[in-house]
Amino acid sequence: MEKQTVTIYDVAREAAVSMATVSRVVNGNPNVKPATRKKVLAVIERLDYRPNAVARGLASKRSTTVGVIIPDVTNIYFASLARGIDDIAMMYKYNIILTNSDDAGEQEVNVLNTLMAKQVDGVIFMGNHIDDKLRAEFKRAKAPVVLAGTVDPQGDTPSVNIDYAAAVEEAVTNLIQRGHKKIALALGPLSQSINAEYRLTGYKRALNKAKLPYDDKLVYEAGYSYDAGTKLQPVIADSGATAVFVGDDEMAAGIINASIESGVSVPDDLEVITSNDTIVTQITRPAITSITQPLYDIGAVAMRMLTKLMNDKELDEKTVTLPYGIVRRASTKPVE
Amino acid sequence: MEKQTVTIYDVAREAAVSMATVSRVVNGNPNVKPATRKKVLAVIERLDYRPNAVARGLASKRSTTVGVIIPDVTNIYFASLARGIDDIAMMYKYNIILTNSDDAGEQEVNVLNTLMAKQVDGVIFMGNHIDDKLRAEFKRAKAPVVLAGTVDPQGDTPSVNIDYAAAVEEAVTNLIQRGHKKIALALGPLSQSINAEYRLTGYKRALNKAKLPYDDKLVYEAGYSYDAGTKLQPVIADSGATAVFVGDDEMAAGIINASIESGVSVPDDLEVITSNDTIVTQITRPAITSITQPLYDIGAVAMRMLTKLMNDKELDEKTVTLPYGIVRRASTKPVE
DNA sequence: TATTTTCATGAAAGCGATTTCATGAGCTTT
DNA sequence: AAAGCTCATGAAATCGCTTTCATGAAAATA
Repeated sequence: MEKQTVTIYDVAREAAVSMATVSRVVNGNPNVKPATRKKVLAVIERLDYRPNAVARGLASKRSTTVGVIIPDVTNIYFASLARGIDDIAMMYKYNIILTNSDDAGEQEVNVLNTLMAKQVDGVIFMGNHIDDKLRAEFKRAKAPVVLAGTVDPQGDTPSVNIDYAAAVEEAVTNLIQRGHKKIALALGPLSQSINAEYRLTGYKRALNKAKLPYDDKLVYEAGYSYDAGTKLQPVIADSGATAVFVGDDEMAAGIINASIESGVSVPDDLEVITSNDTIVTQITRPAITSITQPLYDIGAVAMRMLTKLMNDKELDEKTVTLPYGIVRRASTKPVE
Repeated sequence: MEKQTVTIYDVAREAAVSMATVSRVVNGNPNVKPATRKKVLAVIERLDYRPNAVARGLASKRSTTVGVIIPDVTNIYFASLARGIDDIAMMYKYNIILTNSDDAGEQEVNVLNTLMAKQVDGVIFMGNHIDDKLRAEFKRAKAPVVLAGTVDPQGDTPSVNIDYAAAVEEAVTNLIQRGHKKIALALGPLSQSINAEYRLTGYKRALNKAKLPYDDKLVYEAGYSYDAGTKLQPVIADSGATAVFVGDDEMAAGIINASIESGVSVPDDLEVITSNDTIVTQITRPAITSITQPLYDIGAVAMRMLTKLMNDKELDEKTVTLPYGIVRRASTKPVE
């Protein structure tokens, strides 16, 4: 009862040509007489022949599939990148093998290895941190890897990002200009370089420029979630900070809602700026001022770069930095 | 400069056994003498051999890959299902080829076909509507298909869902019990059976039971987005409705924010209940009363069913209906 | 017209595994 | 000790395609 599959051999026989010719027709090779092409196409149509991509992959050593490693699909930030990746991949006829890594190093290595076993032609990696082990795997991989929305201070893996440090610096400077002296910084784990080496750096640079003292008691490490935000809020309130820069939109939403519920007015008592400009920033009241990032494009550009690498072309630039912006919403006061 | 790959043949030679034996070792076939197994494993380790999944797929006719068709990864509702799918898939050593369909029929058919060409062992389909063409493709596919969070009133494709009609009926009854006479219904496109045949049915049943008249002017068709909600709000306000059931959380958030900004109090002037209990329902103020669904589990159960089908096992039940609930938040008044 | 090129095509060798079948060695069983 | 089994193993076919190379025919050149 197994459904019969039509192979290239069947087509060749019916069309009275060789398999090679059928293969040429299927792959759009120009070296086929138009009459022959027509004949073959007719048979393909009649038999409803569909080339087997696995066999093709084995023979050609190209799977037209790329692996995408994502911390968690349900995270809007990364999902938005993934959408950009998939659209461009589809445009270039690639499929996406998507796997969640939960940002866990060991899992990331595993996943990368199974992707390589599946003979993906390339990999796009998203994550908050890259450790030595992972970096070594990237090197060892025989398929090219591109980082999307993901920094690696050490490695030389091609990547697409915004200038996180500069963005945070600008946002914090923005707060300083409105007179804030005690500005809290609410981040994800400091073990991740995106936090420890980029956001924190931008924060320090802004303070420095304004000759404000850096106080590590104002730097908070929490999770990337709404609940983490609500739990963190009282701590921030106690610190005496009058403004906070937050590394994740859901966390920022948690901070805002908890503030208001505990009688802390936003933006009057606490100004809030967040990082990712996801839909969450528009839903809260007050809506949240945010760094804006071209999320979709980060993914799209990363995939474009990957297609070049997969075709052994040179990259114009290995590290692409896309522009960011800052959009003011009601969680900060207008500039004076 | 192409990196050398180690094949099963290399391992066989180095270990002085046949390829068949190596294959047995790799696949955990018990018919191998322990000493031989050890010897082979040592060589595998030494050469860092990784089986080529493509070759394996061709020979065994199983790719250990399943296709997942999703309207849009950036939609939290579907992304949550996808997360459940991926976790279970990983547990069973399957990989996921994920593709966005934008809910577009033609695209869905295309995607399904390329998935079949890639020899996926099964497919999980998510979408808001299934038309005849798609249904026909499901039949034609030689790999099993399971629907997740997706209804097909006609087909007999295995599926995992909640009882949408009953859930809506309960939610609306809930509103009726608090005295509402004019209850609006804000849905996505009525061309989709989830709306036209399930949610609408539940709504009508509730009215019917309470002997309230059905007025199709109170049924609104919009998009699944925050902006669609803000645009719809004035229309709902004009209708004189004192409560609304909404088919999408972001839309509900838009309605709530727009209401409040235009001086309509929620829940005093307008009570709101929504459908998916995503994080959005907790972020708005007031937070939104919602139908609760085991999103992750819908995906997980669908994937579990698919693994059974892929191993030619019988399904206990073809249509799985998971329990739903209703969680009251501040967008509705307490029951009297 | 003779010679060289170009073009369209087919034969056949892989690609790297799995899997069937045959075989012989070592054990049981009578 | 003969016959029958079980178990571990290898040889070789196979999966469905791509790709190289050879070949003859047609077109271009001399």
